[in-house]
Amino acid sequence: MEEQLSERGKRILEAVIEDYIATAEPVGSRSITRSHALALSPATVRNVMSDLEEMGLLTSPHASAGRIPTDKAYRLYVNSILEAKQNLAPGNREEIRRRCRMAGKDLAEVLKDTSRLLSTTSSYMGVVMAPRLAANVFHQMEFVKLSSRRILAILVSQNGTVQNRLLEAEEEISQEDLIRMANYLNGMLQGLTIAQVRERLLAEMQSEKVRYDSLMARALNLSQQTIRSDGAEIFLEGQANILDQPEFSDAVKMREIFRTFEKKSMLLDLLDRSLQADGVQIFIGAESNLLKMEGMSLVTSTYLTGKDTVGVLGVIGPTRMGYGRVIPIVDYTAKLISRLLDTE
Amino acid sequence: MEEQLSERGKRILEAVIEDYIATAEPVGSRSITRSHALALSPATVRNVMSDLEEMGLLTSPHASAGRIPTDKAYRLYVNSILEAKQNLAPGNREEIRRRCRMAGKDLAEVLKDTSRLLSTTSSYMGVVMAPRLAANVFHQMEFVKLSSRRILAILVSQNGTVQNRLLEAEEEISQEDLIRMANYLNGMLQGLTIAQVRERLLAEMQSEKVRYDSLMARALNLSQQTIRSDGAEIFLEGQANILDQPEFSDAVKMREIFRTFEKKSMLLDLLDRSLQADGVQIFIGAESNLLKMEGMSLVTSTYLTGKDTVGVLGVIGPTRMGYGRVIPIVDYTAKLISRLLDTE
DNA sequence: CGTTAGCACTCGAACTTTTTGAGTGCTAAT
DNA sequence: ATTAGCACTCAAAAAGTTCGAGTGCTAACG
Repeated sequence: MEEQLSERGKRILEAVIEDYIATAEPVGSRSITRSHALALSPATVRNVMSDLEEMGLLTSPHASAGRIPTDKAYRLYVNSILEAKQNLAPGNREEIRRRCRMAGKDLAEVLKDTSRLLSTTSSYMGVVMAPRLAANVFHQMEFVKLSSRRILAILVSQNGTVQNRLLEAEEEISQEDLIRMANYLNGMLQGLTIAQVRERLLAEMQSEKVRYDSLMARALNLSQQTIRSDGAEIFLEGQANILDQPEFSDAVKMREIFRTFEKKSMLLDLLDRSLQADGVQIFIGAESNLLKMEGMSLVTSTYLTGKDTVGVLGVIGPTRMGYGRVIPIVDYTAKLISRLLDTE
Repeated sequence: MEEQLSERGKRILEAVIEDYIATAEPVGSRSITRSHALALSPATVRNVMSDLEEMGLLTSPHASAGRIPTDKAYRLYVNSILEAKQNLAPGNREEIRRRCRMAGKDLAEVLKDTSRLLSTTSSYMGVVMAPRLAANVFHQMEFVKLSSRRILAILVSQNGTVQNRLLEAEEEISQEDLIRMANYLNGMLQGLTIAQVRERLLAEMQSEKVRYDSLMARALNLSQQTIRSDGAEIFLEGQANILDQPEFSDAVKMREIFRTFEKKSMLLDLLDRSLQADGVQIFIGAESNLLKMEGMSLVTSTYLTGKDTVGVLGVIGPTRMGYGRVIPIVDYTAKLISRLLDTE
């Protein structure tokens, strides 16, 4: 099983993968010798393929069909591509550059557009996860009185993230008091990360002086409500694209996929994992230990919106996807977006 | 063609529609007499159905299958339901009430959740369109300096809508100046609708005094950039639900539907149209003059987030949908959301 | 010894044929 | 006016055929 792969074996494996990527059909010994000039007869190729199957790199769906690469094979293939430093098709570079604009939009919109950009250039699904709120740097907070009891809280982070919440106050608070509260908080929380802000608020609420100042107490209370949740935002675009993939033409499979992506939790796990390392990362099929990702792969990269605020973007497609084309797209987009958004 | 429909004809038509709604299969004379106690023989029913076909209310996909109601038939059916004032299943009422919460979310989130709510209770797609920005009432505007040239503009409407934009200033502006600009604008624009704000800004920019006050000029410029676009926000949830509908199990049709909804323009047209009247409205299949809606229907109602700021929400499903169930869901949700969001 | 030609065999996909049964329209009887 | 009876239709399901790409194995070849 663990024997070394010969140069010839490698060549043939690559041929199988590439043909399979192109056609989505099991590939046979014959067609390989035709499409790839290997100077070998089908019979020889057959022998080699048989070896590859032994090694767990190929499988046949049934006895008299061609063979299909396994996840393990894709992994091998992808690693060799990554080493080879593929570069971006000039047309794509042009398109990405042109469509990456941020002026006049809000951050969420930029990220959503980026996701759509990834989806159209790759022709698979685009996905962008905003940096976790906890990592953002507090910039300022604002309370706006909408009606007697209804208050709109606005939280601005240094990278341009704006969170806002409708709050229901227990008793009426005047607009002047709201401004005073905001000033107090802004002074106290300047430059902290949201995670630190949370701690700080908690600490502050337990401190002595708050007991004697009900305004401060209320300020802390409101701000804590504002900052509470941290549901990571995920922008998933181009879902319709995967409908074009022949391997999902089966209605049942398709339904499962859509259901899976509808609750974004599993996607979240996966993207969170890619936050750990930087640079392009690739998750192939069931490798990710996440069932339901069977038959699908994910190419991600991290991007920055500030010193330590890092998000993830990428492309989701069938395991049988054009990695050579997709990887540079993801890589370049991540870099461009970072340059655009980085507030340094 | 235009002859009157007999009472008996009406009963039978209803039976056909209800059976078809339940099974999605063409219904024959036989099965009707079995499922609906009509005290008529299949042969009689056949004759009536033949008449109904003549009148353009039924069609048969082919000679030896049952019959299917036409859009015209659904229209008739739906009108009679609307008159009959169907009421909401108690379970649904309970669920909607429970899930309609707004405290601690922002407005966009509330609307998105509502869309999801509509989708799960109806088991079709939920759709919510936020009130057009132009109709919102200006509440206040804020400029936050993110970095030397980068400014975040925040626009708050009276109903809690928050718009924000990243702006690139031509030259550096101090935070103090930004505050002064905001004060100036807030004073000027208080209580106007966004549409009026637009006019006002334009008028102001052409007035004499601005020429001598570059700060004011810049303020007007920034605010105009903030307020420029008016892309209506649409929240479409539960797309996966329509995958369960047997009439869309065909992969090609499904793809078309998804593509159609991906660019939301056509949906926008349709929803805009339902802004005109209030109360529950129903668009059936190709009635809407929008191709691609073939086989689909839309049940909408308007909701309020303030005096004149009206949005639309509803359910999109197959023409063959459970109107009797869906109509009250849409109606009740719209009323509840209005009560929740109305700032009066 | 690695490579290749040859050949029997496998098995899903595609096409044809047959069967089945729900449904229709018409006619004649009630 | 309603209905029972009957011949007819036609899509869908089932069963049967054909086809061909692909395999594994063996024996010959350089």
